[in-house]
Amino acid sequence: MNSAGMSEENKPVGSDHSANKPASSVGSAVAASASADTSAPVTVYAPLYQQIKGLITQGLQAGEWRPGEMIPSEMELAKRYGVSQGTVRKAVDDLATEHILIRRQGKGTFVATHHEEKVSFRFLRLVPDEGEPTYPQSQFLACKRMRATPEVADSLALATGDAVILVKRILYLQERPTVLEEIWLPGLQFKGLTAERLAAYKGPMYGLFETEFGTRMIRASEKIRAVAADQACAESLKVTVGTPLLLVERVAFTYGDQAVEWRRGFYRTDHHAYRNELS
Amino acid sequence: MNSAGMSEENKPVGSDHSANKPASSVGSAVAASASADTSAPVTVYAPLYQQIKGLITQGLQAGEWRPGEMIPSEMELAKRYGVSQGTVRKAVDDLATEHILIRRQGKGTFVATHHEEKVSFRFLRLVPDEGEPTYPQSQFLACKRMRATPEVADSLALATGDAVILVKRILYLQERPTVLEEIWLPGLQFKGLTAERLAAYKGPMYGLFETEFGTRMIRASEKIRAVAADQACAESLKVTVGTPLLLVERVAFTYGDQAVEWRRGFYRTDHHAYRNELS
DNA sequence: GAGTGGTCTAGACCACTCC
DNA sequence: GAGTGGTCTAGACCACTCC
Repeated sequence: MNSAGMSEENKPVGSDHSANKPASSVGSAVAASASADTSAPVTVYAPLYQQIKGLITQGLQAGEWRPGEMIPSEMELAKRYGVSQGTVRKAVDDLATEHILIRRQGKGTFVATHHEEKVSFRFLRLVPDEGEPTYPQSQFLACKRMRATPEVADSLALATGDAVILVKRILYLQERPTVLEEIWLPGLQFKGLTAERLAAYKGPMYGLFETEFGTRMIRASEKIRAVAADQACAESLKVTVGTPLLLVERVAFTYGDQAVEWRRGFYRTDHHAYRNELS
Repeated sequence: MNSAGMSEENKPVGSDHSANKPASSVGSAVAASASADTSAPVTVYAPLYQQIKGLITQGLQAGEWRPGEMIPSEMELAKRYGVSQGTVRKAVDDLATEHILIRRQGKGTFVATHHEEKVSFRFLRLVPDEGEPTYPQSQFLACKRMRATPEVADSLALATGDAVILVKRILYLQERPTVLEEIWLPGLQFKGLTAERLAAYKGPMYGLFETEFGTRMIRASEKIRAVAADQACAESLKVTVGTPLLLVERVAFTYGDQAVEWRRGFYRTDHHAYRNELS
């Protein structure tokens, strides 16, 4: 690591509180995650470790360290950003808690990737009534270029009529058709996505997105309802019309809380259940 | 705090690694949370902060500090357990992440309680399609003493036929009957629970459990399915027979991962959705 | 002003991985 | 043995709360 190559702008601000730092007070202040409170504070304060967290996230976003790769050691990052190892540690701890980085003792700290079974199960919560969770098989029905409807545009922060891609697929679990999904993606970001590429890809779809489109899904928000199977659902999932299904709507986000996927899935729950841990 | 009153057994073990501690190596070793791995390790190692975490949890379990109360400051706990403030801090950080303790800057660290709106919404994930989440109103239909069926006994780690209490209620959200629930509790632990006490209690049921029965729910595991409303559900929830409903089954745990509640709820989702955050 | 948790530093040794 | 993250200590100052 060439710490001499780091510009002053890359260093955090406001770290001159105990007079034991060179304290390069250059660059713009980093905003703290502001709570939606009554009184808007005039001055914005962000702890050093949160600023470091932001700088590391910027590096990830910029592709400086790619999914699966090792990031520099804590000591190197400390040198680079001009802070102590403890401060870097706290920033990395946070990012590891958010599943953005993964620490491996004795090896180093790595950028999280969807090319890992554990991650898939975090984003697909179906567990079988009998036996261990298994990896799903995808059957792709369509991959079309479309125009964003108002609903899709709203979810993806696009304008109505913007280019989007619609993917339709069936997920098989334990040889049974279990999920019928429609997935909307921003057309610009996923230009070139085809049913052939989807079908040819071995591994989870989010793995393909991060490897071939540079978009890594960080978190998602789901809303679950119960609905009756219509004709299309019934045929795809091999159930009778009217069978109760879960309707799972998801918005998925990449770095910087940017929504980059909207999906709607119909789940059979006669041999699986959607599992959720509350705490 | 009278630190002289603490017995040696209350101090952690194995902290003589850097020769700067008095290191009272008395008492039994605390087991690390063992992963269900292939090779069973002969020696068990637990970091100091995890041992402190265990000691604090024991204090909570024993009722030394009750829900809503402040626990001793970090410095006092450090003195009591014979470790540094940093080690106490790491233990408390963990417990705060698990929502067992709550830190309030400038005030102190408090035992979490279900007498807080925020907590209720962590355990009831229904959000309205329009408007802000509202606090539910309970209508209690029954509170009966029963014998545990095999299914209930299995979930609560009881024997079939053991005394259990069955509570039936309807939850109203935004004036609408939205959830029909059956709740099974261990009879011994919840002796004296009646429909009258439930109805008279202002606040969440878990608040009553912790205040009047000394049982605090820490976490829960839910399994969600889609089912059709039967006659009883239809009448209670004012829907037609066959309407798709969420069936949410829950096992709730108190300190030490002890299962102390099993419930089964039927959710209408025509004006609400079950919300879940994935990461 | 006193007391609390929150942040930050510096430095030590431990456990684990890879050679 | 060298390098990594993991734990632990000691001590400083900051932000916040309550008096």
